Amino acid sequence: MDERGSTPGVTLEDVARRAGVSPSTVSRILNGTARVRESKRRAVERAIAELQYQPNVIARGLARGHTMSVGVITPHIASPFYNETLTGIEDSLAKAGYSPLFVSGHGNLAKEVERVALLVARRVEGIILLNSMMDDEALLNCSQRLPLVTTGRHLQGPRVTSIQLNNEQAAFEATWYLIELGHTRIAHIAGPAHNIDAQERLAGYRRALLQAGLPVDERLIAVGEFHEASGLMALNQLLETRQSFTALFIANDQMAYGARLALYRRSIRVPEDVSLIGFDDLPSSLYTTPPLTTVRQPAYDLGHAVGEAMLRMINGQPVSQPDLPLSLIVRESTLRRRD
Amino acid sequence: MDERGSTPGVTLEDVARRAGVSPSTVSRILNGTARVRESKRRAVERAIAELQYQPNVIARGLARGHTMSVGVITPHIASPFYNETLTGIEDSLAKAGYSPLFVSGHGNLAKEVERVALLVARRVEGIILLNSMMDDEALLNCSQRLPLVTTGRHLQGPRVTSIQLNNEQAAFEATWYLIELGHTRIAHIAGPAHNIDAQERLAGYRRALLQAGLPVDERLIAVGEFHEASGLMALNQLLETRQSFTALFIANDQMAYGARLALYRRSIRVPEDVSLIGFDDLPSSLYTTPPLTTVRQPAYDLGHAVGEAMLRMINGQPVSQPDLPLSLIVRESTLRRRD
DNA sequence: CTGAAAGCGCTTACAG
DNA sequence: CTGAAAGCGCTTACAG
Repeated sequence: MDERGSTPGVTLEDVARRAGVSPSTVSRILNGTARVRESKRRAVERAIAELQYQPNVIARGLARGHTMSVGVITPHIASPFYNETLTGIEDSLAKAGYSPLFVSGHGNLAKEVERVALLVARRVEGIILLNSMMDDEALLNCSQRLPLVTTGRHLQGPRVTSIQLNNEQAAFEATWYLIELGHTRIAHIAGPAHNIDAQERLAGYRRALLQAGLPVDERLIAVGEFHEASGLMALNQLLETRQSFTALFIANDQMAYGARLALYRRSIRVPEDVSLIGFDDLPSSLYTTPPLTTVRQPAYDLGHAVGEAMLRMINGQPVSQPDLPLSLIVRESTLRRRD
Repeated sequence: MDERGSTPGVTLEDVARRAGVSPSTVSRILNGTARVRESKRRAVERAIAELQYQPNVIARGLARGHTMSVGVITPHIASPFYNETLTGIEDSLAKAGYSPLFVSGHGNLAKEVERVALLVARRVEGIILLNSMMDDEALLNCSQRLPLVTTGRHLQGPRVTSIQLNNEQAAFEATWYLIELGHTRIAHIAGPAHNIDAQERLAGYRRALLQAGLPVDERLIAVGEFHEASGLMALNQLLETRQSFTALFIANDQMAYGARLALYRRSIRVPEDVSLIGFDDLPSSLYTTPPLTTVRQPAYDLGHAVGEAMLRMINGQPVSQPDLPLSLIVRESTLRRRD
């Protein structure tokens, strides 16, 4: 194996000279865009090997008019959830020779707008926005010059498509599972009100209660910000209302961690005293004490679908919604109600 | 605010024509590379605004001979630890107008070598390798054509520098803290033997015991793979040796999570029965039950230093080792020994 | 099948 | 101060 990689500095012209052909011919061989006499092909291939030539993707992009790159804006490059998705995007794009340009929006509108500009300056061929902070109108505007794929919202247009999972149904099933376990007082820690995923999960929670003929008690619903600290605070808040509950459906795992710690602080046992269900199935949820029952998001597959959608848009092909099932992973934070 | 960003398709020539000057002049104004008559400057600036012109970074890169991008290879783009570091890299690079190209090495040599080639094809001006799988020789080879900055190893050369934290000292301090708490039987779960960080942490653990006059019992040292599952297995293994211990220093937080679960399964209480110290201070370590005492790595600052080092190398300036202190964060998984 | 030439969108000596 | 020209490393009609 040769880890030395290729030699920058060697150009297509060097190859042409060495092989005794014109640059055009080398280019054609490289791209398989026309048949070339076998002897020349061999000479060129040898020259390429000897010189360790590797085409300059940048120059090729300029000449061809496309950069073979797509921008990906993440809310927080540091978030544990999105990374799986990023890997999925990277893999699907790679198959078509495209590279993702990952930049972080830092969960901040101004920053995000600035990043879009940066990506445009780099002439990406499309932009993927994971749970963008921009409103629909701004996104629609963006899509006029660049194909867009987004997650976490419902937006369809000629040059924009949203890949969305069925959060509502998954939340319904999670809540329903608690109901089946005999729980009737089920609290919910929701995500931020403006967040679509949060809204859908809340809706699924409500539908399950309704369908089971249970009352929806608004005092049992607290709102967090999708991070641990807010889960902890939301739980404390719930406890302060003095409304009893024996189970909790929490809109994401990070908040569930916070809630779990709040319970630990008050010596409320999980799952004996209260059952817990999260959402996301982060890698560490398998190792919380007790391991967390949660809804698994197909994060990698989502990324893959997003990448595929982008590729199709770039090529002007129609894109359809993929079917990406969410599934309840039952572990040890839930228990049949007993009293 | 205008979220529409700029208009691709508008070229510098369009601006020149509209402003009634030559492209050269527009370029000079854009780059501040020469003084231009005030009236022309104003005309050009107006044209730029009206056309919403944004320079094509790619074309500029081709012309200037540099791409303003540096490649960053991460072991696992999905790892919770590296993301902070990536943000630091991104920020420091951004200040100089550089963009990082993040790619995942997938913790796999062949993949990593492939990624290096991809980055070279994109003509990055340097490559940052976070805990690379390549051996020193391969890295040295790489550095012959591209400046390299690495972490997690000791490597210095004309075009390669390693930014390394003092893991040994931090591990020493963590272990020493346990000793101060009165623990004498302290077990260790080490990282993979080939990993330099792991070696250093093990060395620090050993030095603390030695310095305290405590015996180093090899049966109290288990080896994991830096992920949760291996921490769980390592702890089980430790238990099977039937060597008693009242405290554990674990080479990273993820393994500490696994170990903590193993203890939970056997109803061994933390910290009453055994104290636990991890390494990394992942965001979720503040929310484990109990919150984990651990060594904080300045992950963001490390990334920042790495980015700075790369910039200096690109500019041919000398780079010096930054002073990045690790610190023990005492939380609730450690307790004075009592028996 | 294959070469010479023009062009992608910039920058930068080179001459005024 | 400023324009015309050449060049960065490729690709791709255009003519053989």
